[in-house]
Amino acid sequence: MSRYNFKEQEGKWKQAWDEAGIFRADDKSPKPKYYVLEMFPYPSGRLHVGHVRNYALGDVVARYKRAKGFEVLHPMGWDAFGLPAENAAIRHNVQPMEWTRQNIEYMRAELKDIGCSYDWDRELLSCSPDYYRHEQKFFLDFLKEKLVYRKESFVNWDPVEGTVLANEQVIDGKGWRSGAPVERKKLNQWFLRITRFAEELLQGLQPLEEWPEKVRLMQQNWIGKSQGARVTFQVNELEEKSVEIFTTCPHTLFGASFIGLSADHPLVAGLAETNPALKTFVAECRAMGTSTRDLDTVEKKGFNTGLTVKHPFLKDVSLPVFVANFVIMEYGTGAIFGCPAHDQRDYEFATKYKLPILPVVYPKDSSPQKFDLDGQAYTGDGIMFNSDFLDGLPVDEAMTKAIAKLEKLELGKAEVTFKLRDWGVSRQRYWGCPIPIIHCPSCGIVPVPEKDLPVTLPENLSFDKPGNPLDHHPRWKHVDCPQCGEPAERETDTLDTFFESSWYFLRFCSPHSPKPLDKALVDHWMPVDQYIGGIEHAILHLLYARFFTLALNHCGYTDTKEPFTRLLTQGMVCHQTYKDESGAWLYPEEVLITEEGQAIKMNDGTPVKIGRSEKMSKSKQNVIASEKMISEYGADAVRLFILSDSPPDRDLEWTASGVEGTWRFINRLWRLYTIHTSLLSHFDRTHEPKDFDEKALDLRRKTHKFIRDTAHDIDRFHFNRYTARIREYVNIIEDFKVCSPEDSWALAEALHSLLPILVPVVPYLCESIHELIGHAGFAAELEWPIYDEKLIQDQLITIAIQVNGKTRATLEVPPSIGQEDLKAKVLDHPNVKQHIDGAAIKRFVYIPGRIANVVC
RNA sequence: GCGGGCGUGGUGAAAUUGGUAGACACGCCAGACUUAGGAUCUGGUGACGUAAGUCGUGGGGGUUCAAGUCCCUCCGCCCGCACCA
Repeated sequence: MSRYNFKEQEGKWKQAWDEAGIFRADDKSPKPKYYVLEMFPYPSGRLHVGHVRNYALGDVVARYKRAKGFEVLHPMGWDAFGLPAENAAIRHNVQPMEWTRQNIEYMRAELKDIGCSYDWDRELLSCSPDYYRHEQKFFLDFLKEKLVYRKESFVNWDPVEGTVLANEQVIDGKGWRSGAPVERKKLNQWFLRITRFAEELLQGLQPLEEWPEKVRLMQQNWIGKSQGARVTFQVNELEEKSVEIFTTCPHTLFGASFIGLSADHPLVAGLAETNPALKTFVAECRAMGTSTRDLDTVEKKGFNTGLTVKHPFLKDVSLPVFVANFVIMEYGTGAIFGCPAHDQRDYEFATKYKLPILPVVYPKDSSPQKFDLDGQAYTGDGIMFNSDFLDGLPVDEAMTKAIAKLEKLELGKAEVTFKLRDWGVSRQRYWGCPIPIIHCPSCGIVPVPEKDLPVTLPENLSFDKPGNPLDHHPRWKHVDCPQCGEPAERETDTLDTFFESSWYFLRFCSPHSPKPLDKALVDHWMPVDQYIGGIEHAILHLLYARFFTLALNHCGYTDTKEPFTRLLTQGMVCHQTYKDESGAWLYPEEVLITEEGQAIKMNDGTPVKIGRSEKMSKSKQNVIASEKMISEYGADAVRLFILSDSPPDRDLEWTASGVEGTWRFINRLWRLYTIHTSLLSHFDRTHEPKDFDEKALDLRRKTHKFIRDTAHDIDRFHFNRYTARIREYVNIIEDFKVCSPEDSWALAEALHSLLPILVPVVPYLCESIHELIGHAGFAAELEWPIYDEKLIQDQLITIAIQVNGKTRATLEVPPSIGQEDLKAKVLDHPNVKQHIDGAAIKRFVYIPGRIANVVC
């Protein structure tokens, strides 16, 4: 028997699909639409099996929905702006555009090899002016709507290179190339007012029932709505000055022992001018970098400014004002009041600086006399004490009453605050979308007139100087002011690359429109019915994309408010890591496993240390290039393995032996259809025989259940069960012996039904089989079979019989059996009798169709 | 630090969502056919036990007729944290 020649077959069908254009989405199709989208890739160079996983998952859905009668939109593009291209430019002296283009050429070919059913006519490239001109238009629209504004904010500054660093370029507080300690530097930057939609973004999560619960939770926590109060504290030493704080615990004001200001608080700047020690402390706070992780893990420190403030409720009490390194300017008002007894950070701070710790809430099951903090803050619910007019009240009532009092005194009011911060979009880099703004010495900030869009990036720059090449370019930034005509300068910052990925799913609906979005088409295809991508995007990308959709809705571009109806977040692909004797990472192909299970280096035989399996990453060299796998086993085998081994939302462990197993299965399938070629080419589904024997009927029941259950599995993303079911069913077909014409018909029905169900996983093989059995057209266009309800009904079902919760027997019974009949049968069963051992029966539980339990 | 998640045989996992734990594979063991294949076919394979049986879903506790699934607690691992995408 000849083996399946995947190389020849896959090449052939790939080309045939392309030429026939069968995966093009028709805007005018009468069929119901279905939009399935995988997160578009960054063109990093080569496709690895992690990519393949993402795209194979999407392709199963796309092909399945096509078979189910939907007009499927399944597009692909390139998220092409970003730091790696700029790094490549610096390191290898290539232009970012050129580097990106080459990578895309290569990866597009690899994507086509996988056999994904994309509509390539809609391919888009985010670094092309044809794409980014539209987001420049959006930027100007947002500016008009006051969704864009400018403010000062901090960046990571490398003082040696004179460059702004991304967080990932800061390692242990030092610049990745220079090794110099990173400073926080204030720059004027552009922000998107995402906070205007904070409430809508939060409420919008509610109906997204087809998103993973954990993603909704993460987004909800990120938006971080909290109810509390804004409180004003009068400063004793400075006339007219006060400090405004935000708190979620206004009821604990009687336990206040200090005020904490952010180092970036406006009040602090003034004080630092005349206080060198404070100035040093502020500088120390700013040396921490901009990441919240650093802020949270740093040792809590403060600086006593010497100022004090009046307690709003207690005339004789004053509180000291500290600058505290754990208070950030971006949240609330940049100032807090410290209540050490009921906040752990404040507790640590108060202990360190010997400040009073007065508890004001005791747990319900304790009492003011008995309650003891016991070395840590108490953050639970409870009853107020030590709190004057709040004494004896539960926390929630105390909160309302405290706020009412503050309002009466005109020292505060109820307030809702979000943790969500506005989105800083300025990047001091070359390889991003230019911000369409001109800075004029006399007119100030002037938007680029729409007729002058796009503002394109200059090409052929030099990357030998650190910093933003747009800044050093001899001509690019020098333009005349569109308002007064005098010499002016372009904005040299570019947009955050999250900008491109925030609306590409909308552009796919009308990729060739001269307008940014063709509203009719966008409203036709949107929302995305199924979105698929990595869990690492759970917060930022998805939140920005949701925000952008709301913002564009606000500007009249679309009626859509929530872009993604259903979301699947896939786990990572992992692989073992290898190190040689010197501790250097090795690629898997450099390692040989001997028969004794020893790992040695391929070229010199020295021992290799096998590390644990980790997420595939270039730095650890444990990446498996998809190209190698596909050329060795074929795309179908790789797809089948990737889908079989783990459920999509879990991490996947890549093993070579697994792919070999799926390759063997591909051959088994091919052989199965080769044997029955003539049976299938003469099969007529409409000429159903009248009578089947029990064996054939059994096969038919299994066939129809198979049709139903595989669809159910795909609907629920249980792709590993879907493939397991295929193998189980193929085992059944292979064991089936044909003894009559009716048997033949049942077998043909089985094989015939199986083929369209195989298409989503192994699309190439299916085309080959489809051709083999002499059918016209493409297997990719076959419809999902329809199952017969009558054949799904079981004649007998198996009931597990337990005695005291332990399974002791099973019984075959008709589904309709009543409890009393079943009970009689159960009690008559020898195993059951033995385990009851004459004891009195206390209870008999029967869950129809599932289980019976005798309790004695 | 904060937020989210995961933990089941030698391995990847399944379990109708509270109802027969280990489907389907990988690997391994035994055999058949071959003896050119990265094969193919048959049987076995959670642990302990000759067996009846007992134990078993990271550890401990709880709810229930019934717990991998729900609750509490501890341990381990992973992801995100706003300039990586």
